[in-house]
Amino acid sequence: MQKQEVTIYDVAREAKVSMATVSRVVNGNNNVRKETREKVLAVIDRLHYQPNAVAQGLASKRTTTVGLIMPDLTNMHFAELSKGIDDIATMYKYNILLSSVGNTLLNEDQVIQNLLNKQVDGVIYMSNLMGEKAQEIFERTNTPVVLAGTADANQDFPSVTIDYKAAEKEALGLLLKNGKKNLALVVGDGKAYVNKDNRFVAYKDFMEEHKLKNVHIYEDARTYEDGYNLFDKIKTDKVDGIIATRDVVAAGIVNAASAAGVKIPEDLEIISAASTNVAKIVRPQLTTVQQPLYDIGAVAMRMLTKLMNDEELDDAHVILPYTLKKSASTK
Amino acid sequence: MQKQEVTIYDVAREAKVSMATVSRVVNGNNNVRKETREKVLAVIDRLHYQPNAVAQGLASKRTTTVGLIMPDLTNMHFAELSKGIDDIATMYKYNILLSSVGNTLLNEDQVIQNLLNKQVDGVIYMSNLMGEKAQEIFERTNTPVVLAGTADANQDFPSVTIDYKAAEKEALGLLLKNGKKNLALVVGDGKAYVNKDNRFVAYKDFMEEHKLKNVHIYEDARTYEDGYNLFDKIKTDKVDGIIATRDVVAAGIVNAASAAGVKIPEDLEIISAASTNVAKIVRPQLTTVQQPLYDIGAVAMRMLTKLMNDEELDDAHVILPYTLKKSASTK
DNA sequence: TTTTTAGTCGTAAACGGTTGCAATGTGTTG
DNA sequence: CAACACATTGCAACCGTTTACGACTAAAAA
Repeated sequence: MQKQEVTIYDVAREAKVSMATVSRVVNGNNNVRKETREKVLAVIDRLHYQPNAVAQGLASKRTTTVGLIMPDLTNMHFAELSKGIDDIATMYKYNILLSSVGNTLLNEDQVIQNLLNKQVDGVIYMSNLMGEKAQEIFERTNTPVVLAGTADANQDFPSVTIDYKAAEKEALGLLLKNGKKNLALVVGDGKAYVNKDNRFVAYKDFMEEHKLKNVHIYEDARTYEDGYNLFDKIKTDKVDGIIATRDVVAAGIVNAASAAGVKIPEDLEIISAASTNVAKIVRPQLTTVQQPLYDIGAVAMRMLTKLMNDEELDDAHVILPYTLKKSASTK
Repeated sequence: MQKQEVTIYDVAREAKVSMATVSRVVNGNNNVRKETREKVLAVIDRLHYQPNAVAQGLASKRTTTVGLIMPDLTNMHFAELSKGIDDIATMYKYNILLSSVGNTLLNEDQVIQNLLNKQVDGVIYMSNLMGEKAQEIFERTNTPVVLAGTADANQDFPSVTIDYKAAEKEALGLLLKNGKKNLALVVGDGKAYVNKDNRFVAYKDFMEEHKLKNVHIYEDARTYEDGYNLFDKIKTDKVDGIIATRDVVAAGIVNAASAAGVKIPEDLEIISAASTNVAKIVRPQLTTVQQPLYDIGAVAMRMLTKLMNDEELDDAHVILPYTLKKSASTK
């Protein structure tokens, strides 16, 4: 990058005013006489002046940028969340600085530190599981953080979620009501907060409560292929009811079952705990827990704007409603 | 944001050296005696010093940030591209500043200008169609720009694409070879460069060449529902071979056709010009043009790193290979 | 007329770094 | 022992803004 073509100083000189006045005009400060303002604006226009946001950031200590920490861009779940975040961020004139940490969380802390070093005004965190170091960093900084679609065990940070346990139990209840007794849980990352501290708990509670003994939890099912390949084991285990956390995985199971001649929903019922358009593309269509992903993102970002503005939050742990949408993969 | 806790100045004082030396240590400059370096590092560690990237950016005129301009986060096509970009960016220690311009391109130019004001070191542009103002802005700045998965009509900017025309013709050829004569094109944005200057051209060429007269171009089909609803018209028009640019749209058509009792591929063949995992989830599975989306993104980003480093590009217009992957939606 | 007041504007000091250049010291060479 | 090269360090200018503070002016109040 070469030396900036035209600076506030050039504008000041051309307009025969001080930099301070130009700065005021640029920032819409109204302590400027109308004629002066117009004179300055004319020069700005003529010179194609554009303020250097980095210098503004240094001087004002605000970058109008928020950091977004997500595992994977190509996972529709996070993409939908991001869209909600992005729309609200745009509305409030913030830019988004992206950091994908992969599913591994490898050097997550460095990524976060890097983001903070760039002086983001706030952070939205939507990875599944916050590592210890990451948590330390967040606690040390005074940059506000909001969790979207996840939470930390201690509720130390503001968050936006749905009631994962209730959703899980409602879904299991539907399977049970339909006469299925050999119920299984298929998840991606077993250590993720939502799974470990919510779905697993709800599942085990439910099984105990209804005196069902055949517990089946399948972990590390992340992709369509994973789901497809998992079907063999599911069949061997004589599972007849499944909750899968990702709908691509559910789709894989459905297609594998169909290929094997297993009838859905007669012999096997499946509910997806997340819903993207995959759920309506696969045949039979999936019964899903509809999470308001876009809204989760939007609300989280809105909360962050308040925090960045030093406003109080009415409620630091927002829980949005979900719906169980019945379709052809259950009776 | 309050005043930064610990600055380079604090470190310098504690370590009894000048800021310049601390700066050298932080930046890995090796003109520093080993003992001095260690002394400084110890202080950095003790004080939890972290450099302020905004100040660094102002002083060094490099932000190690690249701007990414995309239409829609939730479109898998762009998500895949982004992933390639992100991985390479991470490898070269760049952060990504996101700007989604929506499908409308509404005030695209402001979005771009905003990105440039933030002093990004480079820009990856992957929107479908570059507006006039946007082009002006890119031409005025000396921030390098690379187009990923799109191009401008004049080839003014470096780009990474596939040979869209060839792909289109090969796909049409397959349909024709399979005995289909009433061929249609289903696209999202008819004004997008890839469609307007490539697919439409290739389609019309092909039709003329083979003396096929029933030209059918359906525009504005962007979603699964659009595809599903489009089927009526397709049926009325007696179309028997379709190329759809998005596979969610193709999936919609397939499902609507199946629901209407139309046999695929006997009565209707469909090829998707883009391939995400939707193509293998829908039944029958889609024959697709496999675009190396991840690679397009990765190569584009790699090119950008060269440009940001003032290196020459071997080839400013990279064309990557595609493959036509046959599956059950064609014979 | 004199004093307040409010509205405009400029001065200059930050913000937290980078970097060219000069200064210093140390070892090497003739 | 003088001269020189080189490694190490500090000095200070600079990057392009924001903003506290004070100066100035003109109108309003006394």
